[in-house]
Amino acid sequence: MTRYDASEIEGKWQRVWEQRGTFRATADRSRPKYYVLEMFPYPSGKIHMGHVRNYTQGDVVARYKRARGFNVLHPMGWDAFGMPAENAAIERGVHPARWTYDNIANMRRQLERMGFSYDWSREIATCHPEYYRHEQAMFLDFLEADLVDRRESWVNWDPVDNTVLANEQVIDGKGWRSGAAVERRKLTQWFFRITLFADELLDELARLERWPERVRHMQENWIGRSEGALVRFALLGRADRLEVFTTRPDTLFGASFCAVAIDHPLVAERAGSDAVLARFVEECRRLGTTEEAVETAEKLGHDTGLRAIHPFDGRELPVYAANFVLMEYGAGAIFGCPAHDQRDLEFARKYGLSVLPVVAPAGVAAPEVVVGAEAFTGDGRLINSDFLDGLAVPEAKRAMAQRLESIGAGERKVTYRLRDWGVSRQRYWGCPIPVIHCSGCGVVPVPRDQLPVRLPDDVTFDAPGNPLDRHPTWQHVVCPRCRAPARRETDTFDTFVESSWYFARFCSPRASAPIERDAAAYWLPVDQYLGGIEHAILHLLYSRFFTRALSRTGHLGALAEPFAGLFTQGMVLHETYLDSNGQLLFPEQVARRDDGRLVHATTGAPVTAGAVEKMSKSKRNVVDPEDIIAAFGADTARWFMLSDSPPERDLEWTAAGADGVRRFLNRLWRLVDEAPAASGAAGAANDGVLAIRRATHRTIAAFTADLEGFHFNRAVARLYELVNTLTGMESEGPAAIAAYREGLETLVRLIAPICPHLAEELWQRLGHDRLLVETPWPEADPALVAETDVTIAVQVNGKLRATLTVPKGLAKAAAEKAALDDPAVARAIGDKPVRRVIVVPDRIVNVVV
RNA sequence: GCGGGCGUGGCGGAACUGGCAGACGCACCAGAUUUAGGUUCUGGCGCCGCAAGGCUUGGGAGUUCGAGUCUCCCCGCCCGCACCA
Repeated sequence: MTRYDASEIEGKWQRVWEQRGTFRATADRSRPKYYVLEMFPYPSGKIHMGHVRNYTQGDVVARYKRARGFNVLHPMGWDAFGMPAENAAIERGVHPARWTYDNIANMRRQLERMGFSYDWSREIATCHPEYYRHEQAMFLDFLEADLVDRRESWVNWDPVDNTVLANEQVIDGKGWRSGAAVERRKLTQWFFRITLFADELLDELARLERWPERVRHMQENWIGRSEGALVRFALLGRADRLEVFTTRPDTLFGASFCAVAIDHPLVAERAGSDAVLARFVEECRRLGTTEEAVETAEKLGHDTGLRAIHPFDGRELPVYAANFVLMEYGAGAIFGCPAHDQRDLEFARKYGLSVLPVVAPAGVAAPEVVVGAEAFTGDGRLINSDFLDGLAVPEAKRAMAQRLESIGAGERKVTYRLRDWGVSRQRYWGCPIPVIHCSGCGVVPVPRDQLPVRLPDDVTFDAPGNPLDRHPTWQHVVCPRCRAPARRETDTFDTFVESSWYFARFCSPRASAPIERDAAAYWLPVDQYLGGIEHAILHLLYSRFFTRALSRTGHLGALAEPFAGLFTQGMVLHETYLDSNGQLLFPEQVARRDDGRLVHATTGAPVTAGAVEKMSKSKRNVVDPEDIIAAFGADTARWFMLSDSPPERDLEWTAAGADGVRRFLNRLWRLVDEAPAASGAAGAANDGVLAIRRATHRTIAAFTADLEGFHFNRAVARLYELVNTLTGMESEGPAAIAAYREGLETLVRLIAPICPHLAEELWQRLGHDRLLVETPWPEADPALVAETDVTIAVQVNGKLRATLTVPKGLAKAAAEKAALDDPAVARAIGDKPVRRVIVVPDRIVNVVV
């Protein structure tokens, strides 16, 4: 008898795979490719259970597809630029590069111990000059292709990290990383012109069939396309005109005022001579745009004194500066139609402006239309609107847009919520933006033969702000064009730039070109991408933009989308623990007594279990994957991650569950260890043999279908079922032994993607010389999968009264007779006449009395 | 407010196109063998009931021979977006 020792066999097989280069991928046009990718980690120092779950799912897919004969690319790397490295430098005096590379080394070791089938020869770290030099080259190409813009604009400033943030990185008015309330500043910044692709990014979402609908909706909302019209109002006594955007040009005759954002140029102009207006603007700025402020704030306005002339009826409309109008959206100005917009209505009531209904709901005659507390935003017919009267809303929109265009007072216009992607960051640990500022020549790209622009190593972190700004020499260069003294750009890229193209670099990670077109053409798109929902907008949208920009600049061939399939996994949760003082405890500080009570592991004081929450340091409910591997082995951790909870849902890690998995893996070990030797005597195929073989082949079919459909928890359940079926069957005679061994071998082959080390070991112990990882996936025999008998339900008036086992395909009449002959059915029918019998072959008979 | 998702035993969850609700696992209970190593094996386990039987998928109505699944209303929870004109 032998024992299952995870640590021994896991190391053993990892070394074998490594020596054989089993997971090295090479492009091979004669074989179908499969590119499976998990979102690469930030090298924070240690992997966490969320990584373990994500990467286990990806590894199951990779190993399964490899067994199915695909040429699989499954790479791993490091999203290595970012603030934590600088914080480590500030707090501990360790250089960001040193900190990062040490973390990478440790995390790589941890991932290796999990037995993930990565092609480590393709490993990349985005902080390496051999990676970011290509990013700089791409940027220069984007610059030439007019995909980049440099302009002054209002930006989100994170006062803790001392840097600008993209709109996507501001969550509820706070920095996504620091949590600090974001301020508004006006700065000159580099932008990637993602809005050029707004329509395409939106339209192509519909074709991403293997993406979660949730993610597609989130991107759709983020891009926020709205169709409407620009209206230009003449301003009384002025030559310039006021441009407003509206999605309801049909309601123009109901306009009773115009309103502009407090940041609007007209306000700035008027505030110069109007102290009250200036004070009003100041107050609005102070209120800010945080969630609570927005929710509770009244609609406030201040008359600028300007008068807009209605383009059709010539009325003079007051122009207000208003706190609910956003400079960032549309034209930064609106016309207010109080009868048909709730905000405008509140505003009009407050300032005593007229309210004229111009849309009548269906069935209401024009004179009866009254506006109460609610604006009417539904469909209807136009009234009080001159040439629009009688038209339905959609027609009126079209008619008004046409009329505006014909008189030159406006035009159809589509606007987006999506903004251009501001990529300048005032930080050290990022990719330098490869341009030079010359007082004579302006912005000059760094010549390509001078790439990469390397980060200087000798920087200090003893003062706030960007260390590159303080560096004594780095930024002082000569202008490549006029040779005059010039200044290097000291901003670095948003770290989301690196992760926007790493999937393409993996196709040719050591190539001298940023992306080798042939390699990319073979491997891309990523067939299956796996990661967290938190990247639903940021990373996934940026990558979709980059793919288009790279196609346009010739780095990639025609490639519509980077990720053909996307899977977003749930989080890993754990119970929280509180001692009697209400202090949080770590799981390892808590012990469970025999009676089930929780106590402090050292003091024995009572402990209560709190909510089950996402693992986080602040909740102290974390378990370290390294401890889990040491205590249980990688295979147990991998199995646990896939069992019970569907992969897209949250999963609670429990010690009891891990124990349960270990017990099961031990049981598998024993089954193989104690399996009777194959006798060679092939005996008659009796019922027992057939039952084993059917169970085996049905498991192959069902398990395979479950893996294909990402139903890992169901797949795992099938394996338990097969084990339950096989248990004890080895004693059924020589013929059964052969079938039993077939069942065991199948089991071992099926578990291989989940717990590959144990599977490889058991496969060898079953007498195979060929590595399991090089053995094709088992095929189910259709003859054994097909059912011969089926169990059908018999209902009387919809209530189950009996089940019958009948030959598959039994004719309706025969099934009906069998059902009516059943004593339990007869009892339920009693002496009532049978009115009707519904027979669904192979499923059910329902007797209606 | 808008958009999306979800609600099934003590728990995680199964249930393909409407057709045996509760697969499988955890926890628990009973028994057996006993284990140096996190034992192993057998059986039970939605609720009520001694039983026959009845009830049961958040609540209510509807469609249907038949509803966890479809439709409508309500309740609760989660996620995303939000003065977006």
